[in-house]
Amino acid sequence: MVSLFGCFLSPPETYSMRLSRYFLPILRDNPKEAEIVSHRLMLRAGMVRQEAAGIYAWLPMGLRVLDKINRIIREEQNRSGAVELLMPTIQSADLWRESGRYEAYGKEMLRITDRHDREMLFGPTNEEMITEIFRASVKSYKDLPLNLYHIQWKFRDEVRPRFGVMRGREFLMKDAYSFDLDQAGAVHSYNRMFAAYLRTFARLGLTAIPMRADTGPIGGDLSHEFIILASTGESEVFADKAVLEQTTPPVDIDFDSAEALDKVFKAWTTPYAATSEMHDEKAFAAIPAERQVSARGIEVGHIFYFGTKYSEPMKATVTGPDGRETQVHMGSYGIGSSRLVAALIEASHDEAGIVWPDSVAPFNVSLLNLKIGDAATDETSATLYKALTARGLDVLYDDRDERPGTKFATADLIGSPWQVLVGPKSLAEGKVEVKRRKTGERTLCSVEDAVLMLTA
RNA sequence: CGGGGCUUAGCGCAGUCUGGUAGCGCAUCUGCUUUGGGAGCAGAGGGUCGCAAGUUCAAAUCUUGCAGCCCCGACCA
Repeated sequence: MVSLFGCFLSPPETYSMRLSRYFLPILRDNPKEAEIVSHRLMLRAGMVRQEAAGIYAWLPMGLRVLDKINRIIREEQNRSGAVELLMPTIQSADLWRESGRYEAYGKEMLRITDRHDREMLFGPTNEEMITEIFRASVKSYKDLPLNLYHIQWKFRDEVRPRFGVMRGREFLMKDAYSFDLDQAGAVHSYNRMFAAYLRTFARLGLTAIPMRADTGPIGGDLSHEFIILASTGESEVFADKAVLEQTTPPVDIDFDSAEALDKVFKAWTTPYAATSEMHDEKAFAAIPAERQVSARGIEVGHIFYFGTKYSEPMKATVTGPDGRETQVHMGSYGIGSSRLVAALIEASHDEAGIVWPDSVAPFNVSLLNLKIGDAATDETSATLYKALTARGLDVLYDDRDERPGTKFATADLIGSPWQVLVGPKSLAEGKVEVKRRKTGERTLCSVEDAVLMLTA
């Protein structure tokens, strides 16, 4: 019975590591190709390695962050009622001919031929494929609304990839697709994602501003970009400070209540907010000067309602309550999860390195044994490593035979939210030191208090 | 897609103009001394100089071609 229970109730998952056994190729100097701070820090902290222009290998430290971001995205997508699946990266050209986008998409699409000379492509997005999956199985209005999403690698053959994973050619994206019987239903679905996105970015420790956006080549009627503020951002943004003061939808918001979601949508979209393409000088000038925010931002999410743009040419219909075939109304919703890794660093770093928010830090705690081989520091470090790990924290134990200065520099660079310093000096008084990365604040305390402090 | 630049050891660079046995710092390895903010000394290993062709007794260096990468501008999760 014990082993049977073990199958269902595994202990809290933690991924603590000893640094001496980990793969963390840190660079001391800045690689010359890296211009912006997130790119520099990602390379220096051993998170990624470039393999070709705009194409990166994710090393263990980078992958951890990517996974933690995806976990939060999943939780919020699921909470809102979306259902996860996984579509392939390679698609058939025929599918794209149905929507007319095979010719329209241009050189951004990576086109491939297989051994039988069949035309294939590496998917830059999945509207066609999800529409094909939908129409094959969903026949009745009773199965609506439906929102399907996946987190999958995309490829867009950008003319000029740059800024590391911020603007890569290969990138990881969460894309969701909603299906509704009519426009009213589709707007409800749109607002579900709108609220889910606000919650997602807030949990990532980011302030994201939804901005009315141009619907662009995807086409359609209603679209918002979610932009986080960062001085290195590619987009110029103008906003009423009021939008920064809105509250995030609570965890128990009723996603089935169109009214509740509409309230959220109105609250967040009533204050002025626009990127330069949609900017209205007059409307912005009408805002009291002290409330005008003019800044730069990074686009981390984009949502669209586009009606029957794909369901019409691709014949995605359901039988409605009146017995008639009706084209479904669709929307698509993207979050660039690999871009978010860089965006988070842009939004949170200092001279010494990255400052991760608690929710996505690759490790919660960097545990520094300042004198390897010293019986007291070795034993205390081992005790802390076990105790913190047992309480569900991801601990990176720096057990390398290095000098203290090296360990401090490493810990600051990789940006764990907490550092625990175990050295002979403080240990002589029975104390260890707990340092908060973000503030630099240090507390000298007992081992027991350190554990309490970190698990509070 | 226009304009500019780069390619020499894991990272950062010198050497190229004026051809003559490939060097520096950091990193790595060994030993000793060190140990609370990227240590010191001594020693060691590591490079088909982006690729190809040419000129030459001799090419990292000169010539030609190709490739990869980066930056600045117009487009995008």
